[in-house]
Amino acid sequence: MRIGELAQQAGTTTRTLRHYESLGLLPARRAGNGYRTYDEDDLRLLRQIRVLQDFGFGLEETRPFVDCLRAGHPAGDSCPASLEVYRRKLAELDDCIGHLRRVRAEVGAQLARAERETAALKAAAEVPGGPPPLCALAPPDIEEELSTP
Amino acid sequence: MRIGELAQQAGTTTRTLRHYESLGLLPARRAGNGYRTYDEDDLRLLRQIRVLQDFGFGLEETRPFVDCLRAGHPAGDSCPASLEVYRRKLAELDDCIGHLRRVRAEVGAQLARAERETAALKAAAEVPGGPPPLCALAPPDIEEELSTP
DNA sequence: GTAGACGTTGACGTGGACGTCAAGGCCAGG
DNA sequence: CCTGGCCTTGACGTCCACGTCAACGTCTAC
Repeated sequence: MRIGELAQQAGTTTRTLRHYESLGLLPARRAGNGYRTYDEDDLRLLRQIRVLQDFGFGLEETRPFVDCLRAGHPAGDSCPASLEVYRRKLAELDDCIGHLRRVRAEVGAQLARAERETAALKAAAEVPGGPPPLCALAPPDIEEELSTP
Repeated sequence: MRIGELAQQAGTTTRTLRHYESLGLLPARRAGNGYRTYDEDDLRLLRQIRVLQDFGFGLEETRPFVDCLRAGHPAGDSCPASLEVYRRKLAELDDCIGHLRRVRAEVGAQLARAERETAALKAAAEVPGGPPPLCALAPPDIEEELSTP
């Protein structure tokens, strides 16, 4: 199959495939006319790359998986190097999640504080002579409205 | 104060300050010789920016806070625009954390599966004639070791 | 033979927050 | 006067995974 078809099969673009080839990640055979030629194995490699990409792996991090598949192993993660990448990624994810949670807590606290202070300032500004009575004019009119239909 | 001193006070670099100025985020007065001149208020603005940066805010997201401070408000988050940025950031953080947690779970599951399969393959490869007996030779020697000191 | 759909290489653009030169001006101390 | 340390502007480099455009070759169908 040619580059366009492979791209379509994998839900990506030809530019991406050429990019992978430029990195030596997914080299292609060439037909007589210079066109890149791929087979089903390449599709599997590519799918492996895409799955890891969706997980947020960098392209270099997918290399052990690709190499593992090309070495004939049944899965990209059948090799120790791939497992190491998994573990490193888990650690990274934990760090990142922890960091974001701390930030989230801090930002949430700041928002709550700022909202309190804003409310306090508003109240102080709007009420130099005590709070205005609720429904200052409405109640006397209620009977009218209810009794005049 | 000049740019180098401000940078030092805020724990950043002169390049960063010039960058902020190029964005109109932290403009500077100029001395007669063309040198940038800052005061304590600028330091406060800069500290506000840095805090938000540490939270992962983009520079444009810090602008409402800076504008708010420059407008004379006591805090950068005393203005509605700043509160909106807080809220948007909280939503973003929640999305991001949720995403990362899902990815973490998936990667964790993949690692566990791959480790099981690797172990299974090893076992199958190493034991073509059944599992080796545990402590095949050790037990007979125990009495010797215990009785010969 | 020509239009159109594919393919090729090469090279620059994107976004974000700066880093890192380069070439030169300003000012204090010795 | 000269050195050294600060400052100036301008411009290119970084990282990453491609997007986008240009200019051109190849193959098929009409």
